[in-house]
Amino acid sequence: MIDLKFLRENPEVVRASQRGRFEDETIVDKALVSDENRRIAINEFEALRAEQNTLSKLVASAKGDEKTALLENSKALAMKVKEADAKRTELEDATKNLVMQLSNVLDPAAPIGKEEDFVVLEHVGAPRTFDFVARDHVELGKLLGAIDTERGAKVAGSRSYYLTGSGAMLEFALVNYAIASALKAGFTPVIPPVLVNPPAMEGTGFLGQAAENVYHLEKDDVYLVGTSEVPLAAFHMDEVLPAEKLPIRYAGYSSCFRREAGTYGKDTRGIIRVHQFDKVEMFSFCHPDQAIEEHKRLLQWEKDFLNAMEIPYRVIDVASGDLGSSANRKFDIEAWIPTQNAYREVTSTSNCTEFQARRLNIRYKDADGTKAVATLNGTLVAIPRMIVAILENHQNADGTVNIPAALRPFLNKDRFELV
RNA sequence: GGAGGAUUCGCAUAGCGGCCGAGUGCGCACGCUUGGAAAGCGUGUAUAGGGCAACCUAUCGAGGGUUCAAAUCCCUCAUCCUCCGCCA
Repeated sequence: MIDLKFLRENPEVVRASQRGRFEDETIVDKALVSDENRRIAINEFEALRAEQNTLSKLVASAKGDEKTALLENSKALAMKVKEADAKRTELEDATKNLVMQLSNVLDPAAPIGKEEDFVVLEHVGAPRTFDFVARDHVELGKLLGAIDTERGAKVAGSRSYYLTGSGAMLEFALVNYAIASALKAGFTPVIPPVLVNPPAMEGTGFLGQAAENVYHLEKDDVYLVGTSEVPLAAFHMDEVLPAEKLPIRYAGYSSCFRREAGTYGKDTRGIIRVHQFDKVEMFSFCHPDQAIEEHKRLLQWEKDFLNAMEIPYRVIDVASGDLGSSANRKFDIEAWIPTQNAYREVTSTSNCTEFQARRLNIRYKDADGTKAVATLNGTLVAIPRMIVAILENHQNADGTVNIPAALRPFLNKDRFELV
């Protein structure tokens, strides 16, 4: 949720931001009108209530005829208060509904445009040239006994898979390496709930434009999270954090669930796009003044991970039209996938500024008062996509796959062999 | 799943339907005292909204209701604790 005061004082900035996202800018003016009416209603209600409070006190001390007369007045006033209260509540809800529809105000540095208008910030490493015909991860997964998509489909439907043998071991190694690096960087490791209630899901902004990608268990009214960003952000819901403790950083390891509705034709082969996967996610609560710096740090930790996996990649500055509603800027890292002859997204880091914290009511307290914190998130490693990148980039002519040096201590070998 | 009990200011507690936004203790902050510290004494110690401001309004787990008036009465829900059943 954006700040109502900011909206009142800078409506043109918010309009421009909405335009940059290709979202409805008329909400801005609707919200402003609604807010004006809301404040009028608040004044009316509060004036009436103040009168009622005074009258009530008189009733308490009056007696006899005087009391009867006062009670008559109070009764009439009570009706008016009730009406004014209802009107106020209605306008407050209406205003909030409108303001909630506004996305976070874009960082002026974010490139303006649609999905394809991203800006490439840098390339790291060069795509490998093969002196044999490279196999894709599905084929390699089969040869190594690492990935079983056929049985996945048999048991759980499309976009499902088993990680077996080397595949399972590779996940453990990736997670262990990720958590070890996160610990070194000062993160608190967390294993969060993946089943969350509506306030947590709503507060993190996943019930808006992303709602159709979320699994909802109707009978119990709980949601399966699509990322541990949700339980990590909601961890401090309704709390006031001491300013001197910021930034507070968590590394959450969890399964992630995505319906992938509306992606029917996309990435049907392999494990690039699946309904369930495991991920280590970085999450940071920091001082708003520190958010841009913190965002850079998250990106650096993501790059460090890719570097350690010895995978060529590029970093993109995601265009305004492709940002989530909570993010004011987003950097994606795209790994080189040889058999697709393309860079594909493997990690993503977003600066949500105070947008998410305002919804979740997470604040910090310092000498100046109590204000919303900034929240940021970034993928340290999303397992299946990283497995794809490793298998494809480090494959040998015979189908075996070299293990990056950083992972060898966790696997006690330097190559995945054929089964 | 069944039966009881609880939920008040950072923590612990008090609280007859009007004098309770709320007392007390602890904690914390500032001041006094002291050679320094402790103790002692004094003062202060929530959040949000509206208003230029004085100030006003709201909040005693959440939401409804009764009443001129609700922390206090009624209903629903949530969470926690204890006991029973089931269980990885």
